[in-house]
Amino acid sequence: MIYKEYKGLNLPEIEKDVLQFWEQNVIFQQSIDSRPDDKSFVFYEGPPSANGLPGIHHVVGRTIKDIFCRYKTLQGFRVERKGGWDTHGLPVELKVEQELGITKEDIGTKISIEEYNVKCRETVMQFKSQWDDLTKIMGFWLDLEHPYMTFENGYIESVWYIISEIYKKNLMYKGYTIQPYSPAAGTGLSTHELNQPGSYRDVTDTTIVACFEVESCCIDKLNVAFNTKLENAHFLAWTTTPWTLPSNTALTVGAKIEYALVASFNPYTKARQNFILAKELISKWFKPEQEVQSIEELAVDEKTFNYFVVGTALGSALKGIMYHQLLPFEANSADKIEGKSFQVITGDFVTTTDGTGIVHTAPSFGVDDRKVAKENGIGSLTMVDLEGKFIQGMGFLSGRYVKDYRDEKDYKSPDVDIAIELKTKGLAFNVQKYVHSYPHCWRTDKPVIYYPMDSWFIRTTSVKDQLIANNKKINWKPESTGTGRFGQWLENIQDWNLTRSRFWGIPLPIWKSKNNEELCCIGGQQDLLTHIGNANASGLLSAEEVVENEKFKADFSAGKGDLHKPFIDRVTLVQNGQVLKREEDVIDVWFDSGSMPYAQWNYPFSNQDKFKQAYPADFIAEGVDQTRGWFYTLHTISTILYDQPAYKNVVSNGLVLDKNGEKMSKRKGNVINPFDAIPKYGADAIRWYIISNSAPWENLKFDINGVDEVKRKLFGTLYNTYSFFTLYANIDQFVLDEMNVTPIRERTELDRWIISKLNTLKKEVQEALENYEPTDAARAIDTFVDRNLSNWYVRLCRRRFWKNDVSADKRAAYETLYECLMTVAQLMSPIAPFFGEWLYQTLSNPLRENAVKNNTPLRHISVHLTTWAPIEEEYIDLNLERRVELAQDVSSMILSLRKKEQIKVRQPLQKAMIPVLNEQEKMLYQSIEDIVKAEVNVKEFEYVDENSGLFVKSAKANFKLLGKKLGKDMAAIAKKIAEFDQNQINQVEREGKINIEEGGVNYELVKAEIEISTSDMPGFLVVSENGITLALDISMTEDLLDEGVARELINKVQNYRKDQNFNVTDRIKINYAPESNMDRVIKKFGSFISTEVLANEIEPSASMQKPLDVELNEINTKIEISKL
RNA sequence: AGUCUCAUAGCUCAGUUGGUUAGAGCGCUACACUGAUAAUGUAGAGGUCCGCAGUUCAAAUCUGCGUGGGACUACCA
Repeated sequence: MIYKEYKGLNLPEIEKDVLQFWEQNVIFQQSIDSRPDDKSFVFYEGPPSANGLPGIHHVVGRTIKDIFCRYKTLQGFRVERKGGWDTHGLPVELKVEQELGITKEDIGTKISIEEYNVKCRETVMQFKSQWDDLTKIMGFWLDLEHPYMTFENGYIESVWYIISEIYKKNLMYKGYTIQPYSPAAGTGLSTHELNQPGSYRDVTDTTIVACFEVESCCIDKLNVAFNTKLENAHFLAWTTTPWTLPSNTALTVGAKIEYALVASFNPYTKARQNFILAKELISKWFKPEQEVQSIEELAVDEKTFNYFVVGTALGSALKGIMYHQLLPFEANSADKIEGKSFQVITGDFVTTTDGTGIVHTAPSFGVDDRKVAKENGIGSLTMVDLEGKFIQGMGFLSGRYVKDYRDEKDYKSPDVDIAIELKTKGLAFNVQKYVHSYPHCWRTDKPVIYYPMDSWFIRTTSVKDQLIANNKKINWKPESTGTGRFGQWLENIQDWNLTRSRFWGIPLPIWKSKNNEELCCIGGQQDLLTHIGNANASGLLSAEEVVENEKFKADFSAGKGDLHKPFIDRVTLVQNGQVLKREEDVIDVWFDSGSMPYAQWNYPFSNQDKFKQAYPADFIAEGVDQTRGWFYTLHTISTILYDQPAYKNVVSNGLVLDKNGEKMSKRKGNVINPFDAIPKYGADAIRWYIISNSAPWENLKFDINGVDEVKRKLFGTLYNTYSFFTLYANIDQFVLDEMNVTPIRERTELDRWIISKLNTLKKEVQEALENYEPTDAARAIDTFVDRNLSNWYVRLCRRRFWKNDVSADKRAAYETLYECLMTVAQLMSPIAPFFGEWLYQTLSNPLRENAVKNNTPLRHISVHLTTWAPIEEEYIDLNLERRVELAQDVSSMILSLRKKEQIKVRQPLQKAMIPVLNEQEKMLYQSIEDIVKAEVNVKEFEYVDENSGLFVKSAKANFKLLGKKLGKDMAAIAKKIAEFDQNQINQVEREGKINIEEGGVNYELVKAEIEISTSDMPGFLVVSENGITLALDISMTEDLLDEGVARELINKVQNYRKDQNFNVTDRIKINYAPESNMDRVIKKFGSFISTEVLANEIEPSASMQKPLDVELNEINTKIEISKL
C-alpha cells in the first residue's frame, strides 16, 4: 500500500502525530533557517502576562499572528518570532497582595519590599507552562526558548536608555495631577482598576446649589455687565460633592454662554437675593409661570417664589469678578492659597446640560478643575487628607471622613452638615438627593475620590503632529481603528503619566537633589555603575551611603545585581556638588511593552545589527483593546526616538463572546477552555472556525457547534476526497512523477477546468493574505474544496478511476486530483498547519526520495518548508470556468424539474430543449452538453431556434442605462417595457430600437437598454432562472422505461455488493426470476448491466437458493447474486 | 458623557461603483443519489435588510436623527 488508509478522520490524533514530527525534525527552526538572512519579515509578539490562565480569546489572537508568519515563511521570508513575557505591573501586584492577604501599606512594614518583589517575580510566571502548552497544542510557532522578559536587567537597562533619550529631548517633567485615589485602601488607582466590572455603581448623594456672594468691590463690574444697579448678587453653582466646597477656589463659566441676573428670594431664608445662572437653565430652577415683568412685582409668601430677570450677560463679561469664600475656616483662608482665588474664570468644558452653567471649581479634586485653574493662575486648597478626612482647623468638619470609609456606626455625612450650614446662612439655593454613577474601589467597595498626586510625565502633547503623521503610514486592519479610534485618540492626546507609586516595576531612572535643582537620568547599567563610582569618590556621601553604593556595585560584579526596588533605592548619586536620591516610583508597565522593539535585544548595549534588521515590524496583531495600550505605546516611543512608526501593518482583532453574544466569564459558566476544546475538536478545526466565521476585527460569537460544522464541512470533505484518491491510487500503484506529468493542455476539459479553478483559488488566497484578510482566504478554500473539487470534479470523474487499466486519461485524472489536494494542503497550511501538514506528507511521502534526487518542489519533508506555489496565469481560463458554471446551473435546473415531477434521476429522459437566440449561444450550450446529459440522465439536447415560435420572450428595462436617460419617467416606462408583446420585442430585436411615449415625450430606446430573455415554452415543462430558460420532455417510451428498470437493477446489485463486502474487483453472477418484462430488459440492457456491476452472466433461473425480493419501478421480482 | 463599531432568514455570515425576484452555510421539513457512504444532492418553508426622515427616476447600499448590542476613553459641576 502506497498511501495510508485511515478508518476515519481524527483531527486530534493527526495533530498529535504532527506535533511530534515537528519536534523531532525541528521544523520550526528549519522554516526560519532555510530562509535567507537578508529577506526578513519582522513580527513582534505583544507580550502576554503569565500570571493568569490563557483562554480561548488568546487562541484567536495567536491564530492570526501565526497565519501571517507562516504565510510569509512560505513566501520565502525569514520570519523570526521571539516570544516575550510582560512581567510587571499592577495586576501582578494586586494578585500578590491578595495571595498574601496584605494591602499596599503593609509593603515595607509587614513585608519587606525585597520579599514582596521576590513573591511578584514568582507569581508572574506562575502559569508559564500552561501558556507554553497552549502555544504548542494550538500550533502557534513562537520562539519559546529565548523569550524576552521585561524584568531582566538587560531589558530594564534598555528601557532606561529609552527614558534617558526622552529625557535628553526635554520631553519629561514632573507634575502634579488629579488621579483616582482610594482613601480606604490608601492607594491611587489606575484607570485599569477603575474599569473593573462593577466599579461604577449608582449612588445617592446630597447635592447642593450654593450661593457665592459677589464681593462688594466687584459689584460695579457686575452691574456694568448686566447693565443694572444692584447692591448684591449671588452666583449659583451646583455640586454633587459638597465636601469639596471648602476647597473651592474659583467658579468657572462658559465664555460664550449667556447668563442671567435673576431677582428672587432665598427658598430657605426667604430673603430677597439676586442670582446669577445660565439663562437657559432658569426654567430648571424657577417656574416660568412665576416670572414677573418688573422688579416691583416681586413678592413672597409661603408658596410663591416669583422672580424677575433683571438682565443678561455673556460669561466672558463675568471673568475676574471676585466672590466671598463660601465656607471660610482657619485652615482654608486665602493666605494659604498659592495663586489667585475666589474669582470667576472661563473654561470651555462648561455646559448648560445640567446644574446652573456655573461650575464650582476645586482644583484639588477634579481633573477639569485642576486644568482650568492652572490656566487661570488660580491656586488650590486641599482640605482633605490622604485618609479621606478633613484636616484640622476646619471647624465643625475637622477630622471627619468625607465618606464612610471606616464603617462607623453613627457615621454622618459631612455633606449633610454642610448643606444645613449653608441653608442657615442663606447660602444654599437648593439641596436635594441625586442618583448618579460613581466609581468605587474594587477592593474596598468604597467610593473613590480624585486627589492630587505627583507624577512624572512624558510630554507626548509636543510630538502630537509626528504621532499623527506617522500613524498615517500604518496599514490598519480594519482601517477604521486606525483613523477612528486611534486617530481620535491621538488628536486628543494627553501627556503620558509615566510613574506609579508601586513596587514591582521598572524603576524610574531619575535621581534628584533635595532642593530640586539637580536631576540626573541614568541611561544604562554601566552608566549607573560609573555614576556610583563618581559619587563614592566625591567625598560628599555619608559613610553609610558609600557602603550601600559599594554593596550595589559588588552585587553586579558578582553577577547577582538587580535593578529593581529596593536595591536601586539604596543608590545615592552626586551631581554638581549635590547629593541625589532616586525618585521612588516605578514606571507604567505599558512603557515596558512599548519598549520591546529595542529592549528585546538589549539594544543599544548589544545586538545592534539584530535590532536594525528587526525594526520596524512588518506586522503585529493584538486585540482591539490594545489600541490605547500596546499599539499606542509602541507608536509613541518609536515616534519620539526615531520619528517613524514601529509597525507597518497591524491587525486588531475583536472580542470573543459566547454564542449568545455575551461576554465570557467564569461566573456565567460560558467560558470555552482551550485545553478542553483543542484535544476534543482539534486545533485546526478551531482555528479554521475562528478565521472563516467572521473577519478578525468583528466580535466572534464563539459557538462550539460551529467548530463541529467546520470539521465536517471542510476537513471531512477533504478527508473524503483524500480517501477516494488513495482507494484507487493504491489499487493502481499510482505515484506522481514530478519530472514527467501530463501537460495541462493535453488533459480533459474537466481537468483543465479544476486546474483553472485551482489557480484562481491560489490567486484569491494570496491576495487575501497579502491584504491581511484571512477570512476571505479561508472562505475561498472552503468553496473550492466543497463545491468545486468534491462535488463537481470528483463526482464527475469517478468513472475515470474505475477503469481497469492505467490509461493516459486515468493518469491525468490522478495527476489532476493529486495536484489539487497538494495545492490545497499548502494554501490551507497557514490557517490549518496540522491538517495541511498531514495531507502534504501522506500524499508526498511516497515520492520524496525521487523528489530529493531531482530537487523538485516536493522534496521538503514538511509543507511548512515548501515554497508558495506560483500562480499559473496561463492555466486560468475564465471562459471555461463560466461554461462549467453554466453546466452546473443547467444541471441543477433540470434536476429541480425532475424533482417537481417526481422522476428519479435513474430514469432516463429523452430530451431537454433549450431556446437559443443565436449560433454563439447554441455553441455555448453544446460545449457543456455531454457533461449535463450525463449528470441529469437525459438522452439529447434540442436547440430551439429563436424564430420557431415555440418560446415566449419577455422584456425588461435595463435600469442602469435607462435610469440616467429617463429620469422620473423611469418607473412608467419600465412598466411599459415589461408589458411588451411579442411583436414589440421582435421589433426591438429586428430594428434595434423602439419608440415609446410617456408624459408627452417621445423616447427612442435602443436594444442595449432593453433586456430580452426567453421565459416560457408553452406546452412544455419549463424552468427559467438567471436568464436561462429550458424545457424538459418527460414523455416516456418503453425503451426509456426499460432502461430505467435496468439502472434500478444496477443500483440494487451495487448495494448488495456493498452490503456483502464484495471487493470492487470481484466478478459475479446474477439470476432472475423468469418473467417477460425482465427478459426484455435484460435482452436490451444485459451487457450494459454486466459492465456496470462486473457480472459475468445474467441468467433467468426458476430455482434460486436465496432469492432477494426486489422492486424495480413497476416490476416486483426476485433475483439472486453470487460471487464467482 | 464622548469616540469608534456592529445591526440582513431561527443561528453564523455574504451582498461590488445605488439598478428592480436580497444570497450562502447550518438548523428544520420532504424527497433523492450512492463502486467517496459516519459522505452527498435537490426542493420547500423561513426577510418590515433595527426604526424614522431625507437625497434620488431608483436606497439593504448614500446623508441625518434615533434605538439596541459591544469596545475604548472618561466621569465632569
